Amino acid sequence: MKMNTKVRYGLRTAIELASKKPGEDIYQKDISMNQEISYKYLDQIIAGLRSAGLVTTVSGKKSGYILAREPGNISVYDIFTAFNPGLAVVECLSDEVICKREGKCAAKYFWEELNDVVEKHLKSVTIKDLLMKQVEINKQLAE
Amino acid sequence: MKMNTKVRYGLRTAIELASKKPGEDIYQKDISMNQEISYKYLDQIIAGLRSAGLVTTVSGKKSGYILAREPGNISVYDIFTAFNPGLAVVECLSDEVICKREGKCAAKYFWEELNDVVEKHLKSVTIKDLLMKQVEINKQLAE
DNA sequence: TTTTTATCCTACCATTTTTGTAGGATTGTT
DNA sequence: AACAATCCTACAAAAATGGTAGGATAAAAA
Repeated sequence: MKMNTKVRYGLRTAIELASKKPGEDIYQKDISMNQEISYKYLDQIIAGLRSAGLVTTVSGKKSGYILAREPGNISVYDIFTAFNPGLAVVECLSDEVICKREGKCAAKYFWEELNDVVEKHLKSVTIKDLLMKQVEINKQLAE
Repeated sequence: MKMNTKVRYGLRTAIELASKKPGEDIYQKDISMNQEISYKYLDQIIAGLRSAGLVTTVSGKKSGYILAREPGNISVYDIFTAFNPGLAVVECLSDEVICKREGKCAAKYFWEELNDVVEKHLKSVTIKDLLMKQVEINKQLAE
């Protein structure tokens, strides 16, 4: 019942990118340093965000990354699904899986409810929310 | 972000035990058959429930298992913690772990909230609730 | 046009976790 | 003493996790 590092790092990466002001350059190198994530591993994190359409990039020298949508329009659920095929707190909730006990299992109903609760919460918080929280934290630290 | 089989099987085992009427015998063999869980693996499932104080047993011939508390007084969270050291949707929420980013990480606040949401839901549902659901399902199937 | 510096791509792999199996020891009833 | 149940611990295959490695490609700058 744990989030993997890709989702965790992906979330932190998204928050950092959201903090980028227009015209300001943030390179993979910077994110790697600030977030203390291995430069090479970050390759895969960003690739995940990119193929989910959350980040757009420009190649070449003097390029960098940028969020593809407004931070307020990217939920944590978006980040999650960038690194997971879908949310399923137990196997039998996945589309591909068919459980023999389907339809006669009270436990499944519980897991469905839990899945909904988690999904709803992941969808209810955006990168904008978390950036605001981060700004607040930074302010406190500066005092 | 998945529940492991021990928790899942443990939950189903608890529901089955809750369905036991006073004086009625349910053996490991029965649970194994009804729940389609390997008899030997069930050893470990029951051991977990036992060491968490959720199930009491009597050894020897003609013995069997029984819930240690009223089904209404056992939550899914109790089952969960029988098989996990504690609920922590990310590493840095565990007591032992100290993260260098502690106190300056907005992401952590999100994970704390999610952790609370999940914990609250696990605590809000009891074995009694799920047994009632199961009885309802069985009724529907009988029609 | 060559160099530099950034992103992009994909293969591999060590470690850990998961999901069991196996074999027998122990206990209490018959 | 035999039997039928629970109890205990070691082992192991398979899958998932958390990376590392090495270079290919793209565009700006020299």
